[in-house]
This record gives sequence, C-alpha cells and structure tokens, in this order.
Amino acid sequence: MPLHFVLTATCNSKYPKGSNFYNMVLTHTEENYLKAIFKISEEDGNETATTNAISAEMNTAAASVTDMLRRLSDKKLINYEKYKGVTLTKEGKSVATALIRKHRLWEFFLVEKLHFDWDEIHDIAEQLEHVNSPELVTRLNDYLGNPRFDPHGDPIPDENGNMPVREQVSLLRLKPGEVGKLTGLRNNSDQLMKYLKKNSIGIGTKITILEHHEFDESLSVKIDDKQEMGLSNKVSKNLLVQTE
Amino acid sequence: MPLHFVLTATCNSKYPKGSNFYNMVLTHTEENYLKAIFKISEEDGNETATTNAISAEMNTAAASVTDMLRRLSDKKLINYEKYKGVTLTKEGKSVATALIRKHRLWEFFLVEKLHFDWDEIHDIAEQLEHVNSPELVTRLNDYLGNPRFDPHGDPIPDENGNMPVREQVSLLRLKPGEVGKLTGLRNNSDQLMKYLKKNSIGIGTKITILEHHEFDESLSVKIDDKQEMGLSNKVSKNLLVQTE
DNA sequence: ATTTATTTTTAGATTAATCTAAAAATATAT
DNA sequence: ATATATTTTTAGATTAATCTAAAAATAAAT
Repeated sequence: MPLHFVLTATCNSKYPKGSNFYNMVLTHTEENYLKAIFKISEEDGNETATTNAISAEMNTAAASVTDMLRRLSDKKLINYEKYKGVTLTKEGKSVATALIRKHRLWEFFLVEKLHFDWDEIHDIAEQLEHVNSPELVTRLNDYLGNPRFDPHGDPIPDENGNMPVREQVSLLRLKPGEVGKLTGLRNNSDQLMKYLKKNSIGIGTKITILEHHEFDESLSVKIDDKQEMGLSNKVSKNLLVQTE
Repeated sequence: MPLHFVLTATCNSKYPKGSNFYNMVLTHTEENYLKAIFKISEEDGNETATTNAISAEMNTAAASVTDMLRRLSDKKLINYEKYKGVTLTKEGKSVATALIRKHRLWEFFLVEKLHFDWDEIHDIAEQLEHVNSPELVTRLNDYLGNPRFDPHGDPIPDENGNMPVREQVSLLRLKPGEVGKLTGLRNNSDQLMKYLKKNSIGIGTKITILEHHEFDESLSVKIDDKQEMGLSNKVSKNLLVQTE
C-alpha cells in the first residue's frame, strides 16, 4: 500500500482531508530522514544537521538528501535554508520521537516477550517502527508495563515525546573499587553487542573496577562477581553504567 | 528503507547474492498483488485470476495490473500469458501463504494479547504482515501457542503453507433445534463485524436455531442461551459454525 | 586575498508504481 | 457471421526516491 498523501479533486493541499500535523501520513523514507536528522542533532553539540552528515547516516548520495530536504521543508517538518543545514520543527521533532518511541517499545517486546537476544532486534524494530496506529502504540505500551528504557538501556520517549533521564556514566569514569550496573551503550554497534554477549555482559550486569592501566587506558574489571577480564579503552568508553 | 532488490556490480540477477525463492525480498506492492491473486484463485471455482478481478481487488487501474503481472512473471511468481489470466507458481503461492500466515498470527496477537476487538485489527495486521523476519514469525507463533485459527475463525497456514481445515457449515444449513458454535465468517466485511459485535455475537458464540421463515429465508435463533433474535438470510449465510 | 578543497546544489537519468486514453484482443448478442 | 460490448494491453505521463556528474557556494589554507 503506498504511504503517500491522498490528493482530492477539490483540494490541492498536501494533507488528506481532516489531517493535521499529528496524523500526517509520511512515507517510510521521509520518516527515516527525520530520524536521521534527529539523531545527528542529538550528537554532542550539533546545532544543525548538514547535508553530508545526513547523507552519511542514510547511506544515500548528497544530491538525494538535498531533494528530500526540500520535500520535508515543504511539509514544514524541518527548517531549511540552502547551504545552511537543517533543524527539525516542533512537528518534525514530534514525528521523530514518536518513531523512536515505537522502535524502543518494539525492541522491549522482542526481548521481553519473544526472548530475542538484544543484538538481534534492531533490524526487526526498524521495520515495526513504521507501523502506523496510535492505538497500537498505546496498547503495546500498556501491555509491556509502560517501560522507561529499552533492552539497550536507551530511554523510551513518553506519549508526549519526553525522554526519561537516567544518571548514566561511562565505565571509564569509575575509580578502582567502584561498582557500576550496566544500563546502556553509547553506540549500538553490532560488533560491540556481539563482543559483550560473548563475555556474558548485558544490561543489568554488575561491573567492578579492579585497576586502570595508564599505558593503553584499559581497565581490569570483575563481571558479576565472577570472572575477571580486561576491557579496552574503546569498549569501556562505550559502556554506560549507573553507580550507587 | 526501500524493499527492492540489491543489484551487485558483478551480477545482473534479479535476486540479491545468495538469495533463492524462499528469501526473495519483494516490495510491499508485489506482496499485495500476490495476496490478491491468491484470494481470487481461492474463490469458488476460479481457475485463473483475471486482470480485471485483480484490478478490482487492488483498487488500481487495469493497466497498472498488466504492468505488475509482467514484473511478477519475470520473477517467476506467477504463470502469465497475455489475455489469459494468471495463476500462482509454487513460489508465488508460498509467498502468499506466508503473508496470510503472518497476517493471521498478528491478528491473533492483537486480540489475545492487546485486547483489540476483532473488527479493529485488519488494517494493523495489513501493515504488520509485511515485516520481514522468519525468526520473528517462528517466535511469535510459539509465543501465541501455535494457534490454528485467527480471531475471525480463519485458518492460519502452518510453516509449510498448509491450511488447517475445520468442519464449518453455514448457519443456514442447520435445522430447527440444532446448535452451532460460531467459528468463522464467510466474508470479513466491516459492516457484518459491527453488526455482530452490536448483538454480542463473536467467535465461539453458541447459536441455537429456533425457526426457519420460508418467506424471506431468515432465521429465528437463540444466542448463548440468552436473547432470542432474528437473523436475515444474508447474515446467517455468512456465519460459519461448527456442530456437534 | 587568492587559490585550493570541501560541501552543497543543480541538471539530467533511472526505476517502481501509478494514472488516463486509445488500440487490440476476446467474448457476447442479435 | 457480423456487429457490439467487454476485457486487456499498449502508449505516454506523473510522482517518489534514487543515482552520477557537473556547477555553484562556502570554508580552509597558504
């Protein structure tokens, strides 16, 4: 079924009869661009998302991005000026957070109910997030018990797009003797998730810092009071933990 | 994400590297055409599906159907000869039944787990059925307890595409005094489902025949040993029941 | 402050999916 | 059996999403 606007004979509007920003029907592609722009805008101090950054994130040619930016701008989902990069409008941001909400709720479902491993779920959630039914999201959320964090430890936005915040710190920041409980990853790379799985490290795992090695900035740690192991700087930088 | 073939530089095949008929990636549209052809072929004694029948089922112009038939034929999913109508190949049939399997499993999920009413789920399942992940289907099926019939009473094909058969009979066939348990509808029209819901008739409802009225071929029935009511010929013809 | 490099946009094509209108093939009816 | 009606296909356009290659704008460097 094509997911684009239905244009009527009498009305040349871009929106179907009775539509508004909150029930606008977008193509999967448009949705994916909005998510990419949202993600880039969140990264460190990126004020605006540049064409090239979007093109890298989406794996498309820069020229294709320019085309799409014009379309999204026409639909008032982004603020766009030639050569200046883009920001999301209020409406664009609300579409993006709704998508992230759906993605993370489905990830939670896949792990909690269908017992997938957390490194197998991304691609499936990527498809499920485009299913368009507000009622479905509401019921799924209730069914799952209104979860606040997904299986990667990422916050699930609420119905209004507000992200719950959790005090997370990179494992690298802890001092020898301190203990952290893994609550998330800074980046959800497949390689990292495979590596962690192999070492039976997952969300909730208790990690005790044994030693900092100055030479390569790596760590020696103890996992769940069981095995001791070394963690490279790159790995430990990407592990987000909660202390207490 | 576009759901079409990935063509490689070295290979001009229509299928991605290492693909076969069982993991061929089709567009949503191609999938919907296959479903439509399957449905038409199942209807009474339709040997082949005609262009016009498909165009009616899909709500598209006949010319668009002709285009698509050529594409599906190129992919060996249908047997097509100009002006002769089409049949599904073994591969086409297997794609179609896999879609129906997913559709009905998701409908079961929506009703059993998320407590949707059975007249609200079709459009959502229509979207969910296109999510492509064999592992997801397997796990969903296990999670739901390997159900054999969906909430409309329609059979759910198994992993091999085999439909469970159930002895179903039109309510109209029962004689006064006989009792049937509603197991399905002959056609899943919204209007019929609304009507049944309003009269608290659903899958599993016990219906006792009180009287046949010759004049308009309508029935007087008793619902779940509670209220008595009349059912028009059109309604009772569409109610499929199991007797014993 | 020019030159060089990078980024972004335009221009022109392609593919999938759709349409309308007209032509060709098949089926029906007198 | 010929004329009429219906069905199906072709022809030609359109829109969304993509591409490559070239031009234009902006940023960086000497």
